[in-house]
Amino acid sequence: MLEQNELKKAGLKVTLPRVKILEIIESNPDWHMSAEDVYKELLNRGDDVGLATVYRVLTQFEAADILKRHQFEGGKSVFELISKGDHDHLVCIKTGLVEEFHDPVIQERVAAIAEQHGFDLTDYSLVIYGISDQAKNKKK
Amino acid sequence: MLEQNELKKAGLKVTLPRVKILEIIESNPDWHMSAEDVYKELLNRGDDVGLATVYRVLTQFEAADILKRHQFEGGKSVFELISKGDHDHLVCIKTGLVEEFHDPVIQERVAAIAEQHGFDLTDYSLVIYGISDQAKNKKK
DNA sequence: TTCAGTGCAAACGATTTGCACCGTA
DNA sequence: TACGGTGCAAATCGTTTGCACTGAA
Repeated sequence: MLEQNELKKAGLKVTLPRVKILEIIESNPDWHMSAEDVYKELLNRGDDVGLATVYRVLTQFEAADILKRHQFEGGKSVFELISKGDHDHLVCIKTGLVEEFHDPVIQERVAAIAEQHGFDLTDYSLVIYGISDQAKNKKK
Repeated sequence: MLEQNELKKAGLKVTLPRVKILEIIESNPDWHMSAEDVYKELLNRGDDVGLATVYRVLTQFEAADILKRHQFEGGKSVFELISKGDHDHLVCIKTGLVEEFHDPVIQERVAAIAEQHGFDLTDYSLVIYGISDQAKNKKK
């Protein structure tokens, strides 16, 4: 139900693939999923959706401001719900673990720097790379 | 001459392709070059180096801490000399213009956030996207 | 009914790799 | 001379696209 409203609001026809993909992403709010991840999840659920459609739908959702695309390192794009709100990311280079944080001081500095350089701020990307506690404990 | 020392210091045999590629990058300190850019520059100079070698050499330079790789948006990697020192980037989404800045406040916050989350800070990436003055003036 | 949406396979662009030859140390 | 380095072409990987078919409004 909820998905249908979101889709209509975005001017997207309510189709099975779109509803299913949105369901999957909304049911994994802590997981930054790639197109491949979503595709596999669909297969797991027995839903028959082509990989090309997953890519198309994710791109449409990004354009509709339902999802935000991130690159991190490693070539592949990952997506997360915009409704989760503003935040940046910490990525563990050993485990791939992704954590989120929100820092007003940084946001303020970013806005100030953009202005100083004569840029109309559109967006910014901040990713902190490091080795998480978990990864360190495993090593011992 | 200088290039030869840099290469030896990095444990890399001093070969023609490596010297030439390093020369090109050092002679364009304000240009964030892609593998393709370097390759074309080599062709312009009449040097016959394969694109595969450019990729291999750039990757080796990255591993040797001579270059830093950035992704920005658009899929392709660009490289710049590490010897230029610490800085982050502003990228104009209209023109592709790249400017650099250095902000101690942000660096301090990044370190603090990593620590709070139990991450050993390895690196971070901050890119501010916006529309530069130049792009705005063109539009008028 | 109609046209946007979809599945499939082929096309793509950036990057990597296998292999035989070449040039530094 | 020996072995790492190189050029070329083929292979990969994530992603996009052409086309005929399908299903939501």
